[in-house]
Amino acid sequence: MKEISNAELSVLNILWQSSPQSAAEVISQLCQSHDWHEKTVKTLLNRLVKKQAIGFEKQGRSYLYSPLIDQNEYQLKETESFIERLFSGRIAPLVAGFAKQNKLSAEDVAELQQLIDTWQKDNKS
Amino acid sequence: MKEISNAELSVLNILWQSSPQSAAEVISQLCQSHDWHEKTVKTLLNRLVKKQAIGFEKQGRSYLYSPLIDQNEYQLKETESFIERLFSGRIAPLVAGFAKQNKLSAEDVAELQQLIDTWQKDNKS
DNA sequence: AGTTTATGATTACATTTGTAATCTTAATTA
DNA sequence: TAATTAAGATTACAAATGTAATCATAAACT
Repeated sequence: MKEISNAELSVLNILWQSSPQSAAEVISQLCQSHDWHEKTVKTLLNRLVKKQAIGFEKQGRSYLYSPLIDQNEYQLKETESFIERLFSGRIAPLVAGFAKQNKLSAEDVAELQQLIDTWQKDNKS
Repeated sequence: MKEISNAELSVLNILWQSSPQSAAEVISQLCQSHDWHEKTVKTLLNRLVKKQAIGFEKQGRSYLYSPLIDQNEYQLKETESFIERLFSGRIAPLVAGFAKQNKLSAEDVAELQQLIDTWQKDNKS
């Protein structure tokens, strides 16, 4: 799978939220968040199709697009490579930096605690 | 500050580990980890200088390079943007995915627990 | 039926990036 | 001193990326 660029990822995110969607639907959402021209979004849709990251079924004259790659898989792969590049593969320093800047919400903390508890249950010897 | 590319980041990482370093030193490290030509590394050093991400002082005939940007700042900025792009700004799902794949070490978990404890102490009302 | 319009396909074009090779020049060596 | 070498500077060049504009065509409207 070819790399997915940042701009392309925005499109993919829209389709992960809900699919299938027509180009028009994707466009209407993206032209608000980002300040993109309709043609730009179409280019991105095309490139994603070429990269086999999304697919489509014809719906009359237009297409309905859907993701072909799994969001969780993609997230995991990218996260690993990100953490490798910036933090030598260790995740705690990432969270630490985040925490230091008060970017952690109570909800985040609760979820993290939950994860840790589960991990400990599974890993107790 | 212009964006720093992946290849450039590898060079920066070397200099964050230890600085200042001569081009030769940087090259010798990078030509092992990555399979890069000497010239490639020089190009990257040059681009980083142009982007004002690193600086140098002349040391006789050659240069000694040092980072000009702070690693923690850079990590935080990139992490925020990464989490925004892939996880809509929430960090817990990132860690969750990581945990699910057994990418968490006992040390990671201990550090995360420590972070949480600190957070809770600071945030108890 | 002829014209406008909306859609996808193709083309465009500057910038960035990966990956070097060549040029210049000062230092070192024969 | 002439030739070689090693450093940095400049140039190269294809692929990816951001950001559209133009083209082709089928559908809808007049």
